[in-house]
Amino acid sequence: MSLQKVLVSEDVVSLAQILLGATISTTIGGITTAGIITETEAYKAPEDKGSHAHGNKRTKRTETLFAEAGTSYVYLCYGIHHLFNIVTGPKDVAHAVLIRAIEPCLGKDDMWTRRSIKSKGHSLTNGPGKLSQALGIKTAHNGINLLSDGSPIKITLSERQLASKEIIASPRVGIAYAKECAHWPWRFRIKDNPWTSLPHEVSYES
DNA sequence: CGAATGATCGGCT
DNA sequence: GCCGATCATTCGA
Repeated sequence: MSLQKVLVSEDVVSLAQILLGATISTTIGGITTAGIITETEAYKAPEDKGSHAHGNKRTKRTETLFAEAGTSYVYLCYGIHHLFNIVTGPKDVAHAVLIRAIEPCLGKDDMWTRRSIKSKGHSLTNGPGKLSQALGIKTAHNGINLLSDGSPIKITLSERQLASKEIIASPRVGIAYAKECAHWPWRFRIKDNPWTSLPHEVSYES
């Protein structure tokens, strides 16, 4: 099963779960770093108001979201953070999966150098802005084809899909304006993995 | 500890 | 002008 065929699915919510456990590697500035994807979030335009392309709004920025599956969508947030998404679905369907956290597995020292912060531990890559900086992803990488040979960023699916009980779904945040869409449990992460951005267990004890 | 705040850019209204 | 799919630091108790 090729990555291309997986990503072209219109079921972006399932895709977000399939991508958990996949490997992302980058070779940027002569440095190669890689990590396992531990947390993702699905954005399903046009009905998803949390997506930039909700209502199929096409602008210069969102144009990338309408590209073919396997295209990268790098978006600058708060003027500082580069958020890395994988465009999925057929062409002209603006689905995307936001990578929210990874577990570093190659070039960890280089990641710390890129991050250049004092704190340590899991704060290396347990957030969307953090992992992009650690991997060296910038807006210059917007719109590139992740499936091509020469791509500086590559995705490799894990050999075995995670069992559903190893995946935790939770509501998305930061999109309060999206009203009804805000509570859709489209954020997924690997259970018991410390390299995720949320508290490990959000079990609501009644 | 938790809460508040500054950083800083591009696209939208 | 303003706001955002954020983060690191500072401030206060």
